[in-house]
Amino acid sequence: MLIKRRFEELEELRGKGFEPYAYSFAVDSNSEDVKANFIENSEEKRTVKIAGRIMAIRRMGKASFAHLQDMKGRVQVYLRKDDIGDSYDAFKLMDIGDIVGIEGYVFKTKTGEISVHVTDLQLLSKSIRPLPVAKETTDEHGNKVVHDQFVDKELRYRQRYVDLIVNSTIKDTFIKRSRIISAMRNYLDAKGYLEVETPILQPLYGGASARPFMTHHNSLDTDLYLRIADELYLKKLIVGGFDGVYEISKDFRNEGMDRTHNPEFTMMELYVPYKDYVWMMQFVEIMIQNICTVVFGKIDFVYEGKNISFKSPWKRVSMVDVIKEKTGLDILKGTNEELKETAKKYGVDILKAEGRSKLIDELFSVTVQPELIEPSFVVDYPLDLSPLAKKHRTINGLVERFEGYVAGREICNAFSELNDPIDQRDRFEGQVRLREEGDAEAHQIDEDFIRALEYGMPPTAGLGVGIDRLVMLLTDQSSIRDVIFFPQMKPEVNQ
RNA sequence: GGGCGCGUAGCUCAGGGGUAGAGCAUCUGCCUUUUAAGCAGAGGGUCGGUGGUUCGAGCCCACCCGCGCUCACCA
Repeated sequence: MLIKRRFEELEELRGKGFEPYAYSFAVDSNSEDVKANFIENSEEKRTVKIAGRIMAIRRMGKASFAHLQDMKGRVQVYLRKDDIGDSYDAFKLMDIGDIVGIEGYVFKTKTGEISVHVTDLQLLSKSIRPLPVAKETTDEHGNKVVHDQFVDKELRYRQRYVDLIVNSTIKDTFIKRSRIISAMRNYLDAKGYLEVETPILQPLYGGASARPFMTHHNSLDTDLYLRIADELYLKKLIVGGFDGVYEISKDFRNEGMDRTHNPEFTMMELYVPYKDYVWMMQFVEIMIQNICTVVFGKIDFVYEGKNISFKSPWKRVSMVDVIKEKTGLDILKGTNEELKETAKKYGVDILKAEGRSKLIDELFSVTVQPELIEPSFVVDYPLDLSPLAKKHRTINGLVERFEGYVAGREICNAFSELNDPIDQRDRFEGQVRLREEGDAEAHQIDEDFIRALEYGMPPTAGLGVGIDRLVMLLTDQSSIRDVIFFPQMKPEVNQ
């Protein structure tokens, strides 16, 4: 088939003395630079060496045009038999997808496209699989129209390398992702917080409510878990005396997958001693604004057609108030019966949401959360949903916790960290009871963490930011799979 | 895990019981400023898989595999 044909071409090229897999090529320019630095009607011809993948070929006998694609985009090149001789015959054996290096001078064609007139052509890598190339045209309004674009989601995710070659716009999202993380890291570093690494393989998992992945260490003959959060280890480092630590890394949760959940996902967790959640709210607001400005040069965005501005101040509402406002129910004073009634009224499945706090959480998700479009902090959560957060300093039954919401989605979660070892043990024991009642996501008791708290942990503010979701928000992507290079898929059975 | 939808050439898609189709890509010939280059010709398919119904199955039925959307769960 097609691949076989390409093998033949490859051997033919080798026969002609063209090594199809070169060792290097001294690039001194790129597609963007060639076009940006072209001087109209210049006496002097500018010579450049560029390398890239052939994405289109238009052959006209003894001369051809082709488009080369590099990291910066595409540029047209012009090849003539008169100029390159034998290389032109070799070029006839080259295909869309081949990677070549060229030397030539920059000129403008009759139709006005800045191009490179090739004086030397080298094959750098022969492609033996046909690329699903789309063609682009411009309609009467000057809009770019792509014909037969490579759109099969399964193929795009499984063969992301192909997706990246042929769908040039997606590359941009991933570049943005990388820059968002860099900007965050730079910001945290500038504040003097130390980036650290803690174990991914853990004998106990903790720091969140989730089911873990399990693995086994052979020489220790021990079951280990892939972490579901970094939290407990990072707080142990705060006990150790660091002035603020953070970690940007993968967490793993063995749960359902959908457009906002991938089994492995990237989280940033930050812990700052001597601060509380009020301080952290301010911090998050400014950090996000900073990232937006550095990466995008703006703080106003559109997500799924909705306008979102990260301008200060973000709305701050307490969970109690916002639920009361929406449903008329005071979750602190209302009886269990009233709560159940209200929940039912708003369509909460009260059989699934067992326990008062879970019911409140569910009621919140259904009634309030979808309406939190502009950046908002929801403050003060029911105590038993948050076994690692400090009790509220004035309101009984709540903890000092906030979540940031944008476009109806949670983007961060933070609390004044619980540093009372006796209270922490009580809370863990509450989780054990939940586990005994069948809650597979309840926390395990981490004795070493309690021991660390017993040595004394300063009052600390902690924060977790879901990086993938932040990237989705800022790049207007509706599926987490479109901000992760290689989203989790079932294994291919055979090729 | 449930519901809905999809799977046909390398890619994008038609075809819904009676000889497997189109455009792009590929191959051959012509063509030294083209740009979805053009002109003339050609090749290319286990129609996701396995069974079944039928004289006959991409097409109808069952099961399986994969993907998407969605619900449940979660960040």
